[in-house]
Amino acid sequence: MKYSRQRECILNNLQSRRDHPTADMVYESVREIQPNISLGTVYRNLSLLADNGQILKISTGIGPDHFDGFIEPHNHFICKECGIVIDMDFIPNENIVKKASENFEGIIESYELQFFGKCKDCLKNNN
Amino acid sequence: MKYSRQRECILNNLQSRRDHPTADMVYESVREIQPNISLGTVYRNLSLLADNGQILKISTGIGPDHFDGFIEPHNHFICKECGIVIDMDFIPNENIVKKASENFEGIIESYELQFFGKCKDCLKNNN
DNA sequence: ATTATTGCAAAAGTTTTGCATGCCG
DNA sequence: CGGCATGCAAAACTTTTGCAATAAT
Repeated sequence: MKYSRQRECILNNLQSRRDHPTADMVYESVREIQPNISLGTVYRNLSLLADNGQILKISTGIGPDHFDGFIEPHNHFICKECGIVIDMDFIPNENIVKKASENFEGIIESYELQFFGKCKDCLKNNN
Repeated sequence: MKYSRQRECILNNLQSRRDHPTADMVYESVREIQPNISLGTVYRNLSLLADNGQILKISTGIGPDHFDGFIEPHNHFICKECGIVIDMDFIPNENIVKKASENFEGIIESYELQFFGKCKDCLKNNN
């Protein structure tokens, strides 16, 4: 893979923040440094970086995909009301991939654990 | 919620199969019984049924959402190559929701555990 | 009679893609 | 120079929505 200024900038952006931006949010952010970058390029590079394992793609089922530059093992909470993605520090004790692989014909490379419910802010706003 | 012939037919369809069809696949299937049903109605009812907890909505990150009429606790494998969704009988021993809730401000209502990798068929085709 | 639900079609929203141009090695 | 990456814009795809008509209670 050939170096590109744009890709580096996108990766830097994701690694320097701890929220979980959508492609469009990354685009708006990176545009402050590379004003001519296009949304298509952002999508292309987010795909490449996710395929490489340098970032995570998070499909929440609520609106567009989110992305995460923090790739140490962790899980996510997704608010069903506002769609925000929040890091969870809880990690299962069991070796989940190993156990799940036991009766499975195919190769399990990774897993994702997502929690759903209502976030602190939405709970507050409902009262 | 008022009864509707269309909604009943959609739910019946999902409960009588053990694959994980997309909205469009449900539409094609239900159309054999209700030829005049529209895709919009299928989407509307899949949403309603998922909000009710009568079916599951599965967002895989590969193409459109899938739906599942089998709602007993279980998890899913998703093939990164072909996107197929496969039931996994493995279920974690721990009370995951309880443990994850311990240090979390907000309400966790459910969780979803997804495995990613390559399915049997795609492994075969790669050789 | 009242209100939820439908079919249809258009719109919205997200993501991908074709192509000429530019940049990296 | 050769080929991957880009910017732009159009297209593809999935999902939602407005509205008049229909069906359920």
